[in-house]
Amino acid sequence: MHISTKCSVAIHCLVFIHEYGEKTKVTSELLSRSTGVNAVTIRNLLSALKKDGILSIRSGTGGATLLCPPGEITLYRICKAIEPDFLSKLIGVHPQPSPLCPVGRNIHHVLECSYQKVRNDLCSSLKRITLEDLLTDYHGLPEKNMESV
Amino acid sequence: MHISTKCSVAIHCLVFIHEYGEKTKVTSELLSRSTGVNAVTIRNLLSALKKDGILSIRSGTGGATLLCPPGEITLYRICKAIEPDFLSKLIGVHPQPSPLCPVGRNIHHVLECSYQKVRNDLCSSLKRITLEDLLTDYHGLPEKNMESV
DNA sequence: CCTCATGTAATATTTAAATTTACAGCAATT
DNA sequence: AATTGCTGTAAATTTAAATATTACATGAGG
Repeated sequence: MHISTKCSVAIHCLVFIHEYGEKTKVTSELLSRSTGVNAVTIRNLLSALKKDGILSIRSGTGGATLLCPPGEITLYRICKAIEPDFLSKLIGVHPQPSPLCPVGRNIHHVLECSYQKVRNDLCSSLKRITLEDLLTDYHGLPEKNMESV
Repeated sequence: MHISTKCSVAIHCLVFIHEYGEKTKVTSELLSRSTGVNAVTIRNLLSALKKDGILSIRSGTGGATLLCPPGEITLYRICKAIEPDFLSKLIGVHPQPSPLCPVGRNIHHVLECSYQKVRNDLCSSLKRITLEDLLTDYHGLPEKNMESV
């Protein structure tokens, strides 16, 4: 299974934009420094979130703003926006079982039956958590003065 | 997120051993052909399952046998045996957020709060499915005559 | 029209996963 | 006790995926 770090980076960006997006012009360069992730990767990421309607980006001049109330932005939605088929990639399947063997012929189908249940459960789990929850956790922590980025 | 294909291969092996382990001497070489996965990888995999008490391997002479009733072998147990900290590796986190930025300083903690819930949910989900369920699905399928492997 | 951003393609680098090679150790068979 | 076929495991190589880099066209405000 595998959900990439992109999800974590996206959340980082969304929290940042929510907290500082009004006062500050949040550019990919700024987010790159805050996250420690390459600016091009940030742009691709924000671009995906934008396509899903989660945020808007002022192209040319720079800056990003949330378009949805944080309670409507679930982890599922974020993951889906970044990587549309992340759920099917969640659990890897060996690609070349032998077609001559009865187990080999049928294993993919057998695995899929159960894996589908796991995917559905994970899906529900990810839909239960929203950006709002994460912001609440964030606000509960001390030391949020910004020395720099 | 990421659960490796090893889990699928392990299940393939367990089904095979359950179905043919009595009649046939199931060697790593045989499982390698059936799965399409390298024999050394198979041995490492079976070795991990053995350490967890799921099966026994007749070293020297070859052959493997299940030690547990299939109903007690959950997907969780298999994943855990293969990769003990697969749950914490499930969702990747960007390794170098800026310590100068308030979001950067706190993001790991904030992510962990929510990710822990997701991990727990996935854990329950994986515990709900056993090898017995998979065997039932397998037996429901046609064409289980073994031409070869 | 100059400056600073975004959007995006192409290439290169890094990292992780799986395979290959190699060989020591074990157990049954002769 | 020597041979055979298999396991156990380490080390090196290969492959594949994720991420970063470079480069440049395009957009919008000063």
